[in-house]
Amino acid sequence: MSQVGTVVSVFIDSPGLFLDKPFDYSVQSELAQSVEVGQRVFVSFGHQFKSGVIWQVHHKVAIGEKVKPILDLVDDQPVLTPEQCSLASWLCERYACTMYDAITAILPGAFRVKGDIVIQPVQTALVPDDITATPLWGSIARDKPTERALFAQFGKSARAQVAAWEKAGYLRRRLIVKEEVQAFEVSWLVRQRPAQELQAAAEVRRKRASKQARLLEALARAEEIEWKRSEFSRDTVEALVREGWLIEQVRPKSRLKWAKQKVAAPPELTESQARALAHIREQLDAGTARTVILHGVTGSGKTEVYIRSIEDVLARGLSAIVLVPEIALTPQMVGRFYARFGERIAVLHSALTLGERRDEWGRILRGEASIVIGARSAVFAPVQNLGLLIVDEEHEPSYKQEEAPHYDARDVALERASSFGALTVFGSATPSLQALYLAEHGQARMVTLPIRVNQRPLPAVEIIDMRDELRAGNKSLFSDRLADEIEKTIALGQQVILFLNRRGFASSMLCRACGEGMHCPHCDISLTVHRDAHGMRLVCHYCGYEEQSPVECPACGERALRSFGIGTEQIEQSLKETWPQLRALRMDVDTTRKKGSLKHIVEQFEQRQADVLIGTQMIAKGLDFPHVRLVGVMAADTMLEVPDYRANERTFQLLTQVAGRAGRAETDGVTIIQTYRPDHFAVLAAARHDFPSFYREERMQREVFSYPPFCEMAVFLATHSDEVLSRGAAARFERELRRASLPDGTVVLPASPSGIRRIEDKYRYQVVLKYQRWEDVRDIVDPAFRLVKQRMNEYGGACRLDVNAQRIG
DNA sequence: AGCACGCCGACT
DNA sequence: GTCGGCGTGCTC
Repeated sequence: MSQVGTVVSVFIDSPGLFLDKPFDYSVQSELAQSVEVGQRVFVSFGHQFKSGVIWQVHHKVAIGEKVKPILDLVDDQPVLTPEQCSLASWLCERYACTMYDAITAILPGAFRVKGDIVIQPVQTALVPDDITATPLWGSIARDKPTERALFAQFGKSARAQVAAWEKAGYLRRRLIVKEEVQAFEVSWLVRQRPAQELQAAAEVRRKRASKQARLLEALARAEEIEWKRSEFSRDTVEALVREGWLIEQVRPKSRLKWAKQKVAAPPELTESQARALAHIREQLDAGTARTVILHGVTGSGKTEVYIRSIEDVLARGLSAIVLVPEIALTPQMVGRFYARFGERIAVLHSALTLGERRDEWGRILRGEASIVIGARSAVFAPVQNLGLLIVDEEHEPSYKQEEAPHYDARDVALERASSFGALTVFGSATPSLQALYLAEHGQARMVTLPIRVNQRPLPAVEIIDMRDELRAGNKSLFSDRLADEIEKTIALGQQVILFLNRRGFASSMLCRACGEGMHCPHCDISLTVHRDAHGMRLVCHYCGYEEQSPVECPACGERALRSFGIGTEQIEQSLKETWPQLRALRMDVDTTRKKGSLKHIVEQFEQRQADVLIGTQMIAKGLDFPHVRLVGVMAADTMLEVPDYRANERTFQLLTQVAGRAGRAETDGVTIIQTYRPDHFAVLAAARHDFPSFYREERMQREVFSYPPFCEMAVFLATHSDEVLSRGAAARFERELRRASLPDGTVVLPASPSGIRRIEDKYRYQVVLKYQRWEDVRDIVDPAFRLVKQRMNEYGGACRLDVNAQRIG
């Protein structure tokens, strides 16, 4: 016989494929009215206690025999909205991930809860003396320790003892649920009687109770004030509360501090901005999910169009999410939105502390912030009535998450837009082929901003053939033209940016006697040469391995080691040797690793404390330096050589962006591209600002070789320290796919070593699958993946599946 | 995953 | 005879 009551389905916070399903728990009748989908709970699970998220609530249903009761509700309000819960289900299907992966991606880590089990003696129990004499019991009676602490001290054997004593009724185990980060709350004092009465009461008290008088006056002026403990003591407040003048209210607040900023007046729109905005308004009016591609050349004022669109959306009582690449989340960029919208914006990015992130999440959930600005994961923000999603720099690869659940924020944006009937705007100076493909197929509308706000033309771009330089006897890193322009720019009192997409001093070190290269002992990759005060170091960019560069070749003993391939450090050195008077800054991963150093470099350059900024792709994104006249691309070839089907697209995008850094204000800019392949179409098109011809050529190549957007790819990757097992797992996955009947036009490429066959002593084998529609192959691929993954986990290896992969490892 | 249960070797 | 090794199986 079973009882009738409330049952909740819960997803347990635990990875592992076997737990990727909901478990049912009963709810005590006193809690039955409080449980809601999206709330966190604590439950007993197996022999452990675990947190989880309520996925479904069933009232008045039969409670099965095995069903245990929930132990505790962590929140009184859900932390996930119903829409976010269905978004999690969508993520599971779209990216073949577990619900645990999906929830972890959506809910910030700041919402982790942990349960501590405290062991307490039962006071009324008669415990035998031989037990009370043991050190274990002594510790329990004295310290009331957590189970964790007890087992740490007395070892695992204490576990069985504690279990036995609990059974005998000598002690009790109690669960204390603790959140890793608490919501931040402040008290407000709220006026309860008319202002005049408070003013009058203040007069009476002025002499004898001046503190009370001051508080009454403050509340006569304002309906409510935040209670700063330094200003008014507890006694003062409580006395007035007792008399009914005011009440105290505890409210959540964000600990994120804003730099005070003036609210800016909106600038006048240019004609093309106004036209673009009109198009967006038209789409907003449609009220159904729409997509707009906003193609604006660098400096055309896309941000202002975003801001105006957001104003429109807010006026309709809806909210907006703005995604930007992490690197662009500079104080300047956020400041611009803050200046227009004030505290209606919430910011989510990696530099926030856990507490700040949690508070911002709360402000969004409560509807206090209706504009969210953030990096990739902000696409999951708990916005309730979404009207607009903006993905700025839509072509950026950082919108794809490389770890499970391997989601693409652009896909997620479209999915959320469709459930809210919202508008998605993909903005870029160099839209991705994917975006253009959407427009071509009528799934998106193309809106163009063809002219820069300052009316200046795009910078003139010159291509320098470095082979000619060598023939003419110039062996330096700087072509004659670039050297001339550097000198000219400095003479004009302006600044130079030198771009090279490779950090370090040199990309490899070889022995010229025997031809042996220096390789990482843990990875199948050559070591990158770095140079610092201690001399040459060899560094692995994949695992972090480092060694001092040897003097003699370890293979043949000759003193013939030489570095090949230039990096940013070498540019810096060469620049200093050629023009010792120039002040140069270098901006790459190595110089910006410390918190705040990126900002510091940007500010130094902005304030013209340096003449030249040398940098990797980091300098190409979202940074605006008004005094830069010259941009030099040191070697366009480094980007073309990357073995990636999107190398051309990346090259075109980076060249276009970096060229756009020149001549933003005072003077016409100059961009010089040095290359050994001056006739490559991506280089030529970027130099001519000829977007259509690049797109035509690249589109054709993708179609011929069957690459996205003409298909989608899923990449399976197995890793194991044993090469045989790694290869075996990939082969097994391949076999599973071949055995099934995949739709026509689906291609399974043979299992093969990944681009880098070994990283951190783990061998990597992959299987690439090309298909038309994921939903047509999912039911074959997903079970095959789970099968192989589970097997591989048992052997101590790992497997991952990247659905809609943006690159092949 | 993480824990308990269960069935075999080296010890007081 | 017992302590503890890690194979196997389950978690509402």
